[in-house]
Amino acid sequence: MNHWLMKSEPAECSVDDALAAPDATVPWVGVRNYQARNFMRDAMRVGDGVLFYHSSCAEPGIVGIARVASAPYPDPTQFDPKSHYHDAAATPEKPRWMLVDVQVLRKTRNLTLAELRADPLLQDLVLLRKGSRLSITPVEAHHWKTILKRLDAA
DNA sequence: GCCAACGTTGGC
DNA sequence: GCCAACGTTGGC
Repeated sequence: MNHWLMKSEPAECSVDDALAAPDATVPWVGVRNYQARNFMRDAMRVGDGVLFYHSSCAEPGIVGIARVASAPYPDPTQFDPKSHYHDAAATPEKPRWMLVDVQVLRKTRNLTLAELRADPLLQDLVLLRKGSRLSITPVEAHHWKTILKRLDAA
């Protein structure tokens, strides 16, 4: 099983928004970066662990534990001319953007970006790499373990 | 609002 | 295929 960290802007879809959805499950719409798309399309499997991360907000950090809840399928927003995520080059026959559903398993305290950075065991977490902007990053097993421990210890 | 660090686009 | 210009991300 693989592990992932997935960023969401709380103004768009917070962990509370996701929890309020049916089955606490939301389609991860709006990813428009090929590397992040490829993770969802090619590497994720149902049941993979996901760290739900809030970005572009006052206190960025990990705010929930989730799981990959579907196989990849086309992001419907790419076909919607009214959507902010519309992509004129995409057609249902030739979709460009794929996503998975993400199911929140539990909300956690906010394990902040500052705390992550300060943790000696998390120095090489992909999220923390210099210049890293990817909205979806892989999380190594030992990082996952450390983060779960930190989340429980508060 | 700033800006570093990337990613994408398009002319050549 | 190069690379300059431009756009985006996202913390601060």
